[in-house]
Amino acid sequence: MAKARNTEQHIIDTARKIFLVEGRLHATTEDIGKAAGLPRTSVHYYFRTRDVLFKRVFTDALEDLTSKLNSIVESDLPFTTKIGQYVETWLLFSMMYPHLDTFVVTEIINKEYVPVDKSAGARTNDFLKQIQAAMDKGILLKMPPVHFMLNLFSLLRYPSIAAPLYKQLLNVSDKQYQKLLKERKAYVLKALLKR
Amino acid sequence: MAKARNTEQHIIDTARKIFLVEGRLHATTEDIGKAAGLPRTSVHYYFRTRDVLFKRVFTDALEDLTSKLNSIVESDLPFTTKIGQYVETWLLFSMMYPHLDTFVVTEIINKEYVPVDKSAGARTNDFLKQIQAAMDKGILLKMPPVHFMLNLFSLLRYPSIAAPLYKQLLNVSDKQYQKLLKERKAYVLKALLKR
DNA sequence: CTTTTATTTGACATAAATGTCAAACTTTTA
DNA sequence: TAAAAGTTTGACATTTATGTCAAATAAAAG
Repeated sequence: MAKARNTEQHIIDTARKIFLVEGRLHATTEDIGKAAGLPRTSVHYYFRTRDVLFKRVFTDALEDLTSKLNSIVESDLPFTTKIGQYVETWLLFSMMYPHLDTFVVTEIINKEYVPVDKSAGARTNDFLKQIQAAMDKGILLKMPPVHFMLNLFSLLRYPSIAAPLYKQLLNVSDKQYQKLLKERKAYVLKALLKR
Repeated sequence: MAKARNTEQHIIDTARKIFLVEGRLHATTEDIGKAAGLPRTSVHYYFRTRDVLFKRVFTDALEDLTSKLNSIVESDLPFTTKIGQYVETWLLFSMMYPHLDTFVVTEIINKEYVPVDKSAGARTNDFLKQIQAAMDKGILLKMPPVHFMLNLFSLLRYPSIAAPLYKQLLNVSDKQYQKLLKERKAYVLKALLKR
């Protein structure tokens, strides 16, 4: 039974790598099995359907992310510190799972079930209010908070999503591009904060 | 034969809407046929394979975009005007074809043929030099030009790519979100230009 | 108007992916 | 150590998407 848990976890880990890191959202159970060194049927034994595994991987990742972010947003830190931590957490997560929101977008487009929790709307509004307050204090560039939010997430997410394209365009290796992504915190903040 | 051209064009238009506007990159020939009011086999009659149609739609769109952008980048306009036009063109295009680079990224990930022209690398370098020059003149926030470029494309592209997600999160209609996107020019520039 | 050419469409063949089952095998437990 | 429970895997059935073909129809050319 020890090995069983291992096999199950091993399949999840392999699937996570394929779905979220490599972005191969249409990988088959055959692909996943092969990558895990198992026959396709083992994947079905543990998860019955491809879809169960798929959703498991994504809900796990989303939960991991949102719990970390929520504790930052709900904290009493001064806004400048808070936004710094927020950016840092997102950047780390973006590098770990570059295709997380590609997945969410794809699911919404295809009208599938999306594991976005109910309170997301309320938390978004709360976040927008915090942004407005920071603007009133003169910490942030003045603009409608919605645009600030769009700018923030754009700067955080796009370079990870579009990594394959920019690696090719800039003709840099995987390692060099990862290095670029790590440097981004400073430049993301520079584009957002008042100076 | 007049009708033929019409049918062929009608299929392309329908496919473009499905692939690039709705982002349903895995729509089947059946889906496309149905949306065009035709049996699936008509799609095959005109394009033989799904793949031919798929590539046709994307190379057409990419060519349209790059030709417009190149004429702006290669022009002798002062940098501030140039970047303004560039942003405006991209924003329009992003709204027209929100999923254009999702496609390019997906193709690269799946190691498919990508219709990115050979000179893209050279033009990118030229663009980076122009950015450096503008920074030296004090027009732009100082940072490595690569990061400026990543910031620029992030701000331009992400809100269109992730539209389905933010429409849900902000609880706004399609029309309202389109209005937001149109307003973005000012806020994109605000995040990039020195002030 | 009739022959040639182009278009439309249903029927068929093939391929790819999924999911189920049961037999063989391993591990746990009583 | 024998029975029970859990695991692995190949074989089969089903579903979905693709692509081809040929008969029916429509349009163009002679």
